[in-house]
Amino acid sequence: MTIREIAQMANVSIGTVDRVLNNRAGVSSATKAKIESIVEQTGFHANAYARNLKLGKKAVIGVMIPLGSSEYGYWNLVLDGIRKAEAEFSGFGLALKYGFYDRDKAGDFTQAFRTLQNEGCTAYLIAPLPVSEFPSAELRESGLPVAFIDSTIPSFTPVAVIAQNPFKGGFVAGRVTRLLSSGTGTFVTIQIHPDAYNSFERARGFRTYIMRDGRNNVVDVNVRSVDDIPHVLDDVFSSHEDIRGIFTVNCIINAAGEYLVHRRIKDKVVAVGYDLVEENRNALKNGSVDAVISQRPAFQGYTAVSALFRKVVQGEAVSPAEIPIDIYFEENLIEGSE
Amino acid sequence: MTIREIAQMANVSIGTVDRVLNNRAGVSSATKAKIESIVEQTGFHANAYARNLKLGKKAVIGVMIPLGSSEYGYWNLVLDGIRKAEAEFSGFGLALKYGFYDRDKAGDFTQAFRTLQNEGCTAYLIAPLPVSEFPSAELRESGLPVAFIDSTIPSFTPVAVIAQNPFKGGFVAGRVTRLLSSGTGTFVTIQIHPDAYNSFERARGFRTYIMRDGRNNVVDVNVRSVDDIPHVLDDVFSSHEDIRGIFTVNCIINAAGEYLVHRRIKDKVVAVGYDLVEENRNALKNGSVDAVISQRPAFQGYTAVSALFRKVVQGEAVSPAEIPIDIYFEENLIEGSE
DNA sequence: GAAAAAAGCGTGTACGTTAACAACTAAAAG
DNA sequence: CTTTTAGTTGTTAACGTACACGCTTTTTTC
Repeated sequence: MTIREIAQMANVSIGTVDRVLNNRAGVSSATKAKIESIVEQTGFHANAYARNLKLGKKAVIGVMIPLGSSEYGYWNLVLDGIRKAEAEFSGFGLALKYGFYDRDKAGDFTQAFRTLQNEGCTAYLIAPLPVSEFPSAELRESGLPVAFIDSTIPSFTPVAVIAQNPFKGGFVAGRVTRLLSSGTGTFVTIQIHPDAYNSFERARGFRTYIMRDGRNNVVDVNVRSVDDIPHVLDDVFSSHEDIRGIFTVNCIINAAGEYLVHRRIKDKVVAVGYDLVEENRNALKNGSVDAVISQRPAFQGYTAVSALFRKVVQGEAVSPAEIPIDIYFEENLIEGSE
Repeated sequence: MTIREIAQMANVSIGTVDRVLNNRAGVSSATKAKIESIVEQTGFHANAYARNLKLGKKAVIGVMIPLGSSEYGYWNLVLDGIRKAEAEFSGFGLALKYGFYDRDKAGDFTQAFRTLQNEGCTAYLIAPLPVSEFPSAELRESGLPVAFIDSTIPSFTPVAVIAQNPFKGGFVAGRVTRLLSSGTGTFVTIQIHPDAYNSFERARGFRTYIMRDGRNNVVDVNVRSVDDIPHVLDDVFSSHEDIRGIFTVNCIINAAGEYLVHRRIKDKVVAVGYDLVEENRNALKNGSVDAVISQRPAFQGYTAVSALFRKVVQGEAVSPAEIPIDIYFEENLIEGSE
């Protein structure tokens, strides 16, 4: 089926059919109804190749990703998904420009973003960043579509947010931790970006589950980097005798697991964390970590790019994607999964 | 970048560039090298819209899906994913033809498949069926690409298999069941298509996990339909006093959970099953089922169609997709997830 | 050394759609 | 009744690629 065939059936020219299909003015209501009924009957769908060839729309998506040292592993997984989408849709008019930054260095995001802005982007995909550095007003005025991955910015409405519900994730982590631990006692949360919305919400979800029957206790601690974990945990263990489990709101659980093994208390303390980076995969295999909550980082990256691409090039509406909460034990690890 | 621009840079015509790009003969090695280096440098990728418009390849995928009563819920989820892919790729030359059958009725598959064969399919997507009805030789001779979803046929090599590892799935189910249950004792597996490879392997995985420390026992039972569950379980409970958990290799766990609630022993017996159909979602919410292993049915359907489509229309190689094993408790249910 | 064959390269058309432009009709204005 | 205007509809040139066809130049053959 082509518009030429539709035109023949309706005894009109392809120009008229085109006007009807694209809702352009200048067609009598009788002709319009006739064409519409033929389209309906035949189930005609415009050839998307011809349409896009003619329209020739291009999308240049500026991707802002934190690749600071402590987050390298996780965001590389996201990047895998982004690159997969890039490979799939280049040739269909998609080009990606990248800006990398360290969200622990003040001004780093801003600088990388300025560079990216000279690349002629028609949309942006933005990962977590220091809230104060986000150029809300500027982006709003530009009118360019912006999608967030794994983050939100108060008072800014993006075209899409690709993220997992962090409270639910922490809640599930609490559930799994209690399943794996024996008896009641004290549970520890470890945060590394305590100001970040995700961190805070995950810890809150965990706390909510653990404390809901009133027989357990939760202690929250912060670390500045992975290296802090041993002495921070030394402190916690010396002031609490009944520690049953440790939950880290991001991927550093393997360091905590290693600590437990080293102190020879792994059999008494459950270790649950976030994000199936390589270190955590290994830690699950050797038993120093018991469970990891995952949020399908590559899937998030792929989904985000694919949603923005369709929005910009194909004008499709973007439906919000809530990312499922995956639970990994040693037994359901799959090579290549996250 | 277009082949016209490449041609200008190389001082040749677009015909010559085209010959190089498509590895056709009739180009001197000097010219070929020149063009290839320009393509390399500029990172040129042929416009996929123009290419596909010209080639005009169409794919008609015949989809064989069991919609027998007992499987209705699960395969409708798969169908959701298939329909999503259909919507996305119609317009890009994809058409789907459907054949529905009941795999418990002998000959039903064969009849539905014969009908489908008159629709001019250029590829087939085939779900589990009675092995004896599979026309191996005929499909092999036709040379048409065939993909399996959730199943395999011995001695037939398809272009793609979209499936979860059933042994690992059962193994994880065992892990979760033991986590949720207290003490040692007897665990029950319930199978409904015991001859099916998936059923058998899931039960084997479950058994392997449960029995690996030698302190537990596993009893395997078969049912012909959901309605059999009450009296089959009556039998099992009357002959075993120490039952700690029930595992169904497919979606009927909600019926077992209901039985346990009705007999007022739900607090003593854990119920774990497969596939997050609507009934199981509700059972998780009301506590009659404790955990469900999922295999992302819609994702499988989408992936299968998308892989076959790319194979047929775009000539891409299909990489095997192992489907992750998802674990759902009440706490990580998400509306719309599976 | 002329004829035949092969190699190398350019030209033009088609794929289905969009949108600018042209053309034609009927109603309104003078 | 002519002119203007608005309302419809038809025509056509792109978009970038693939491939059949034709032309020119070089190489082979007897």
